[in-house]
Amino acid sequence: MKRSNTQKLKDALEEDIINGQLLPGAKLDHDALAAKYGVSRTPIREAIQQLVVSGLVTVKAKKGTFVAKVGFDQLIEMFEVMAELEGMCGRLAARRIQPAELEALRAALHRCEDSDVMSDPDDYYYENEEFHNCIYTASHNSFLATEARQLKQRLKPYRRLQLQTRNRVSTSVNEHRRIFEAIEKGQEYEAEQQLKEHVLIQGTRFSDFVSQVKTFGNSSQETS
Amino acid sequence: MKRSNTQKLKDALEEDIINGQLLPGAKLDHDALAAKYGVSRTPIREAIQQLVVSGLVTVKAKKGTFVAKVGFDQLIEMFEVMAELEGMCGRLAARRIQPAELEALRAALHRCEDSDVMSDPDDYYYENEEFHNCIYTASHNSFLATEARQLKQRLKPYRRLQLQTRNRVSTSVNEHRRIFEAIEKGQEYEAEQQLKEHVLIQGTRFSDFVSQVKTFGNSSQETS
DNA sequence: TCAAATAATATTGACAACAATATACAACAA
DNA sequence: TTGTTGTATATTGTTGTCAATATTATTTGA
Repeated sequence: MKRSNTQKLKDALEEDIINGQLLPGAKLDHDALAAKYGVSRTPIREAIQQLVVSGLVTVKAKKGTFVAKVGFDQLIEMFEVMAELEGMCGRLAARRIQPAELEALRAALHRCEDSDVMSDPDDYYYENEEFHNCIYTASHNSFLATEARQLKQRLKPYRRLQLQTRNRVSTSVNEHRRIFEAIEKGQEYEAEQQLKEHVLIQGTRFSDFVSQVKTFGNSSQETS
Repeated sequence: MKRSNTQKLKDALEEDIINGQLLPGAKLDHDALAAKYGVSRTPIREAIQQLVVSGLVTVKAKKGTFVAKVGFDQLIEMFEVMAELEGMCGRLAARRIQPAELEALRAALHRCEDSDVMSDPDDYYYENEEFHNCIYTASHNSFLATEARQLKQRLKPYRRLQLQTRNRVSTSVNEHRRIFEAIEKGQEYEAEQQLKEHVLIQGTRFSDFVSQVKTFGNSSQETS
């Protein structure tokens, strides 16, 4: 399958935004990008338009297009919704999970625990994602899974700001353990609540951090 | 504020899809649309690309672009998520609603009741939307409200298939009354559950209907 | 010095034309 | 009939160019 320049551009920019290569507020200059990637303005333009629809990029009319910088309040709102979606995944997973899926989830949990022992936050970050992905799958609602993943991506540029202390990781693993047990036992309500809290704690810790960094909401960053 | 052709096209197509002028599966021919709206292919192309991102349109490579025809299973999944989002709105509204908002909700409820008396389904449809919009606002989570509205739009092309019996309308109003009371009394859990059910009942009735119409999933419709 | 008017510039939108690719169709052969 | 090959066609992607509009910079006049 051959993908168009527009699609490749879109993916590349999305990556850069999610991974923090392009910080919120950074300007996306059409001509500069066209030069960088060796294409004309059209595919750039189209890629950016699509990113606008999905919410990762915003345009200020006649001022330029910028990596979306979501305000503090909206960030809280987004975490609130994220928690709800994750909770729903947990509830459905507790009801619908299949034996093989349960084993996959157990394995993912163990990998989280291992990376905890080694105190490698980056590794944990990946395993953590896998754990949650297992729950998405087990919810047997692929539309929900897609929506959840999409929202998580939109939040990622800001989760980099979270402080990943050793303590937080071990706490997180404990939460995972409780979530797993609830799903294993088919306790829908418990699984939902645990997952909601799990996400909201992240959100709270995050917002505590952000509210300390006063410069955040106002700083205007340019392209590196 | 001046809107571009691309934006106008996008809105126009969106409207046509949501209101059933363009049925799921209908082909969107670039050249035909360009001729119809008297513009070149570029704005058409860009408008369509954006609709693809938001899920209303799909492209089959080298076969053409079509109004998205979501399968029966995915439709169920979407209703499941819709119910969750509406339930969340209700829960938050019960906690956060302001006096003025409560009065607006009460007024919307009364308008639903009135349109029930007159047995005018079309009118009820509109007032029903207003009622739910009031709840969205009262949730004080504008991100959630946007997501809910967006998903509702994606479902709209299929809700046309629902049978709007007089009976259903009066039942619906009763549900609205219970929802309103729960929100008024600040009963978060009750409001959430009532709203979830309210949506799921629609979804169930709908799926009952769809599963009878065998031809639905397979029929390939062309542009009118 | 300040403010209004004007010029220069950047952003954005749109078009026509060209190019590449995959599909559908038809002619042909087995 | 069935299958294969080649040709025509439709779809899709990309480019260079032009045009419209708003912002920024500069000049001008008081």
